[in-house]
Amino acid sequence: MIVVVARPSATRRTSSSDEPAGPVVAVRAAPTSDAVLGPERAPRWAWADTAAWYPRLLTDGVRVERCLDLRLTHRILRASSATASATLAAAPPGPFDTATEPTAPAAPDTPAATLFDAVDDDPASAGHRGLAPHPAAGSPDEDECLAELAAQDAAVTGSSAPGRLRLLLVGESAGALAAAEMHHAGLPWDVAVHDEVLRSRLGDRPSRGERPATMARLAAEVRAALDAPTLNPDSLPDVLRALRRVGLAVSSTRQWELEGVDHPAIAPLLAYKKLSRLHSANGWAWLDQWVPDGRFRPEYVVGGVVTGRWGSSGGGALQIPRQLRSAVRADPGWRLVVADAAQLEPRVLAGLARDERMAEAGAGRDLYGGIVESGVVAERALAKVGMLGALYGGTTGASAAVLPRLLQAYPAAVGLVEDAARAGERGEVVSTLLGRSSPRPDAAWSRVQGDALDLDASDRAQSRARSQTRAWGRFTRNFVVQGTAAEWALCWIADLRRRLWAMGADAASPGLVAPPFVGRPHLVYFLHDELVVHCPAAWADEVAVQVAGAASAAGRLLFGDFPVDFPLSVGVAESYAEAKEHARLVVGRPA
DNA sequence: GATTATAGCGCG
DNA sequence: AAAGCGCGCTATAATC
Repeated sequence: MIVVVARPSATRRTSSSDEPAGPVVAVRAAPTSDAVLGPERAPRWAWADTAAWYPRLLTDGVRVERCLDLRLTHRILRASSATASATLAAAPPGPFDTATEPTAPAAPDTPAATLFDAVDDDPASAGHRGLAPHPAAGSPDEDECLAELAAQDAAVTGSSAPGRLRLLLVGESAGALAAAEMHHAGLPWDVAVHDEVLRSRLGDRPSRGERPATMARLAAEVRAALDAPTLNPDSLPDVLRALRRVGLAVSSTRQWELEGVDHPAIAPLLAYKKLSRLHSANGWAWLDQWVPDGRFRPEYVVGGVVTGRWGSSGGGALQIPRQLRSAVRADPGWRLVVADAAQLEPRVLAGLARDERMAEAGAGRDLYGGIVESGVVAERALAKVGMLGALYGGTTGASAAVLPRLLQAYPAAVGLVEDAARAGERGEVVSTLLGRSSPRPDAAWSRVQGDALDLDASDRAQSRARSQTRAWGRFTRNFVVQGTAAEWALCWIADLRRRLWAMGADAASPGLVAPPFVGRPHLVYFLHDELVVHCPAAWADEVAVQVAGAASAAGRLLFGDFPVDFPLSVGVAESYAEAKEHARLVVGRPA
């Protein structure tokens, strides 16, 4: 059964005095659940937008077991090749096509500026704000949600791969729940450790607008070495001019280019840039803004990347620098279980292409090592760079040099990404295993292609078109693998989320964790192929088992009986840094 | 003065 | 050695 949660429709509002005094919520059992999702044991909540409904529920200590996020699923079904002939795909833009409200990266010190605070369109219910969950004005109402559910139901049922699409839709929706829960719980962050890292590298915290002592010293060294007393090391053109003036033939100030240059100014300049990055991106200002209470709470943007990966907003959650991993620390008496999927994308490719030799190379072991043992290439580093080149479309250097050997050894896998590249070059749409489809190239792309076909097209126009063609091919090549890997990760996190809840609560270890997760192991961080669970210390080993089990289950969900392993590198420790350091390869069992 | 664009670097 | 995919964020430059 599906329970639709929405604003009441106008047809239910006979008069403004009928407006419910409490929650502005309408609930109705939808008639067609089994066709969309298959038979289920428990109700599934369907709502327009998890990000609009769920945070307030969590604040009230309520956890939702499963849902359908109609906006996210709508977006998938609108674009999918598998549902291209459905009414849903052809319909004009409706209430589910409007972009999710621009999630103003609301810093925690301004917690009010979120979806819930949009002014309600009905003055009669304006006074309910703060009393109960309710969506922003303009959010789809009950009738619209029911109609949407029926349209999605029809689209999936009439599609070329209903089972896979169903899995994708429930996975995406479960991801939305996990994302909201991680934001709610927050990543435990030790401000004192972070401060110590900053002080050891930068010196004491400077007053606003001042350079930290170490950076000031390095800037002076650079100025002296370049004989440029007024040089601003933060200005790229300024730095480039100064380098050229002392006779250095550099074309940019990129780190890798400068590293090859022999001059006394280079070392302090690179050191300055490194520290400057730390200070501006993750310095004291960042700490003040994003970790006010010992928790880092980024906003995860589910489906925020074309491939289905998540984006994030606020605080740069996808770029926590290695240097600061020691600041991510479990609460007293708790542990962090850190897991990342080893060589996820090549394994996903092996499953996608049903390439048994490649799957075998990764069976229960490091996949790159397995490629070497099979005699395909001589060194692990070559296997790695070659695989990455195949996934990204590398055309130069060592990567391109080993590609023929990989193609010979793994024709199914390498052939699949080559085909995806060719399709993209023709301007066609490609899709992931579960049916998420790539966008079409935009009008500008087609125009450039058209221009190159003119009889009097210039060489320049033709080469522009060729390079653009190849670029789109590299995108579609990577799309099928990155996108299917994202689907694996959704299944992984969804299954783990269930397992963790099923473990229950450790009454002896309440920790500093907010309801509904008091005493319970819970997800606190997710990054493409890596996740972190925060749990009572005594439960850490069991959590590690469940994390690996969920990875194995995810492999089964996507690839059935095809024998491809998804081993994890798992570490348990008080800090993220230590956990990474002590990580070991684990292969889980699905049951 | 407020905006948009770019370079550069962090992460997978 | 430093390109081949996907992001977010910052400071500065460029543009209105």
